[in-house]
Amino acid sequence: MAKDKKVEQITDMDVDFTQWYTDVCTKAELIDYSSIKGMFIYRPYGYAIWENIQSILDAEFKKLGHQNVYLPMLIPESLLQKEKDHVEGFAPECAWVTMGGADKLEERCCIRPTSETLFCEHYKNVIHSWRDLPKLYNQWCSVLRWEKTSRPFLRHREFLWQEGHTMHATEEEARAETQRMLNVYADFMENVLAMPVIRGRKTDKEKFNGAEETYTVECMMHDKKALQGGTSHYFGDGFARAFDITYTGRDNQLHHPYQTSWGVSTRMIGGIIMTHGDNSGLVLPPKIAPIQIIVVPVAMHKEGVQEAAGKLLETLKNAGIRGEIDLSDQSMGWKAAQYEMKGVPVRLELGPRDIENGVCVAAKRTGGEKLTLPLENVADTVKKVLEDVQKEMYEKALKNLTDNTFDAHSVEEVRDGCQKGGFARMMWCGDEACEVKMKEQAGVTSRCIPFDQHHIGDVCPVCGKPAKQMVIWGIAY
RNA sequence: CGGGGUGUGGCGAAGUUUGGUAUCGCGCUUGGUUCGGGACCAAGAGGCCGCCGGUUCGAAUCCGGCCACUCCGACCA
Repeated sequence: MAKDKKVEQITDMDVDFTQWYTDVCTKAELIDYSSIKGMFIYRPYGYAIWENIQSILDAEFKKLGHQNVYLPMLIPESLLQKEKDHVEGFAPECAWVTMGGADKLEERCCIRPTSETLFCEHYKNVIHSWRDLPKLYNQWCSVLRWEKTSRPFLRHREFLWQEGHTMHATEEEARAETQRMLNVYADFMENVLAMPVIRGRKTDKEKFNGAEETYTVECMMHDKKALQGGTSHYFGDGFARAFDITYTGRDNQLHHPYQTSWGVSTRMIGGIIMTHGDNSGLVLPPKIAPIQIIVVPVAMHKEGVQEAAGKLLETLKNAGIRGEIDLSDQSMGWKAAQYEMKGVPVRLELGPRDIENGVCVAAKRTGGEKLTLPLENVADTVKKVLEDVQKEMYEKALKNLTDNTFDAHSVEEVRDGCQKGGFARMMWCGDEACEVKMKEQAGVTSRCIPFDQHHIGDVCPVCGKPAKQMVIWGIAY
């Protein structure tokens, strides 16, 4: 065997998780670096994952009545500044366009870091009557935030996302929309991405600039750090007032509508990698894997092998399975390693021996014994195997989350537990000063105030005052 | 933006201390032998050593500046 396998190998995740992550992103051919810091090239295999995420989520949104729109990429400075908290949050990381051709612009424009202001400007024009509500818009686009440092998928200066922006006649309806979309995200992450989530509300310190409430789904990565999977914001009528959006109600009075926004980004791909990946590389949930099965013919030169393998692939494709075949003259071992690196959920091997026996051999990316599958009804069997892989991935991730979430009754307990890796549940008085102290003394941030509350104590361990709620603490990406 | 690390064919590295015109592995190309877990043989192609300037007869190597990537912090989806 080749002695020098280092070139193809990735860093051991238990030795250096961040290096492992970068290795997977590049070696699984998801991403490439561009000449601009923080701006990445999505390679076909990486972009295909995003396309699959898009198509599933987009269908979900539309099922609920949302419509896609596209708004400009540039925001005039005066427009961005209309909502005070909002501009304070985003101005520091805006990129500005100041020239048009050879001429200096009268007013500089920022490249959208998010589109609340643009949506508001538009909504002011199209919302006049209670009959115009609700407005349920969504936009798929890229946004720009001039981050200081960047990492593939997790922190780009330009990243792809969707941003939903909705307007409602009543507070109740807007609040319900915020919850509804949070649940869409949570269900998507759990059922499609096989990533268990904690649903909850952000503290005031952590919430979105300009929002009244920010909701989140938090995930635990393999290294036991936290990643926010998606957010959903309730804005009240704050933006509507700042942008002077009004409608005439059934009562013939002017009202401000109530607003929400919600989004997920390509950062989720980073989450998939860090949740499911292992030392052989990427592991993709079958539901979003660009290649669900790879057919690897064994001893291809032998009579009938290629034909049989091609036929097997056709059968699977006709059954709606995303499959490919590798007819290259690479060795069996090379192919096995290659598709493991790329996280293909199931590898199907077909050689002369199998053909003779009317079977093929399946290797699940999640491990275990290789399975011998009869070629008869093979598509149904393979679908079942894919479902098993999907389920195994979820269960493994769920075990990681539950095994590493613990109750804490003191700052020290949180510090020691979280530094070792994990989420801490701790009671909190609701005072931001205590939250700041947690960061200083335990090195953690509040991930969320989970909907699923437990009473694990009466007082806030930081200040000793009566506790209001339980908070999840952790170290986040 | 603060602290560290690294820039040498596509990738990973050696060479830098002690200046003398670039070496190795992988990959790539062509032909052949192989083929049930990272195959083998043979012949090839490919580099103004991150960029700019300085010292020198001569710079990958010494000096100055800049840039990029990366890790750890602060900030964020």
